[in-house]
Amino acid sequence: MQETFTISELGNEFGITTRAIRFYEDKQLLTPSRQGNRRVYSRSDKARLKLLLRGKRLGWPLEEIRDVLNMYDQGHEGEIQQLEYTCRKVRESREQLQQQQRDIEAALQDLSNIESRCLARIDLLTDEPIAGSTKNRA
Amino acid sequence: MQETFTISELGNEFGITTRAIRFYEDKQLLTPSRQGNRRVYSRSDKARLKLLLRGKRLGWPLEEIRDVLNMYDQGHEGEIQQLEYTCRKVRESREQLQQQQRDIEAALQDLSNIESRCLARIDLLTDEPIAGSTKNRA
DNA sequence: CAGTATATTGACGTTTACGTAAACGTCAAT
DNA sequence: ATTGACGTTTACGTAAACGTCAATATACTG
Repeated sequence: MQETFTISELGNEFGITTRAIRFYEDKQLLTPSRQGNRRVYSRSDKARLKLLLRGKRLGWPLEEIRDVLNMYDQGHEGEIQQLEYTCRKVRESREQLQQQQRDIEAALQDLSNIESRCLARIDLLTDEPIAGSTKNRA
Repeated sequence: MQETFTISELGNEFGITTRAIRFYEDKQLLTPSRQGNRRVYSRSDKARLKLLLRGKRLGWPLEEIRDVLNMYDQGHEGEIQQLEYTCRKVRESREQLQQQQRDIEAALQDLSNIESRCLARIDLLTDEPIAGSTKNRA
């Protein structure tokens, strides 16, 4: 397994552009090291990016994702104030996530209903397909 | 229960601005009727708005939400092509939602880990709070 | 050593999802 | 008659999240 990665390796692996990755760095979500002026990404950088993209799929703004990533980093050290702040953030995120879970449940339920009505209707229509062929079965 | 609603009633009820509601109309997600030039929202308009906001909480772009809303509308009528298109869209949406479910599960798991480490650390720190009081218990 | 591939920064453009301000209509209350 | 609350359209502004393009640097490759 690789120790370090280039920006385009990460881009390809995750299906995003290098421009996006640099943008995330600009916004303080990633801080790769350098060799000369080339960016070098460690496995932990890669893990961070993976978490970042998960946050994106959940529809979070980058600023919030950054906060969450910081929780991962300092989740076990620092002053009590920091720890309690992190705990608050954890609870906030959890409530958001649970709301999303409820929304997803409802949405999936709705989709099921739509789909079955759709399928039923298709079934009905494809069962008498030939034009003007009403009542010609049996 | 009310039959119709004004734009500000809906805005207040859902905690969004009237500007946003007009914007959604501009983008074809809502089509309230009019009395003169005032907008009048039916209960079905209100339901649509509710669904719209659910989509927003799930991080969907408005265009996608519009497609989903259309699925609700025509989920049971129309040409076979339309029906099959709707079915495809249903499956797409479902896969997205299920991906989000997995992401949420993972995120909640991570949050739990962070929180417990945080709490443990706080516990440790608050257990010997007085400065310079190491080893003065019992 | 020229060419190709990959990287960098910087400037500017684009899309989405509204906010904000201007200028006006309408209706009820004072 | 005016004030105030609410509504309307039109137009412009803006923040977020990148994409695009140009100019430049570095590295390998034949």
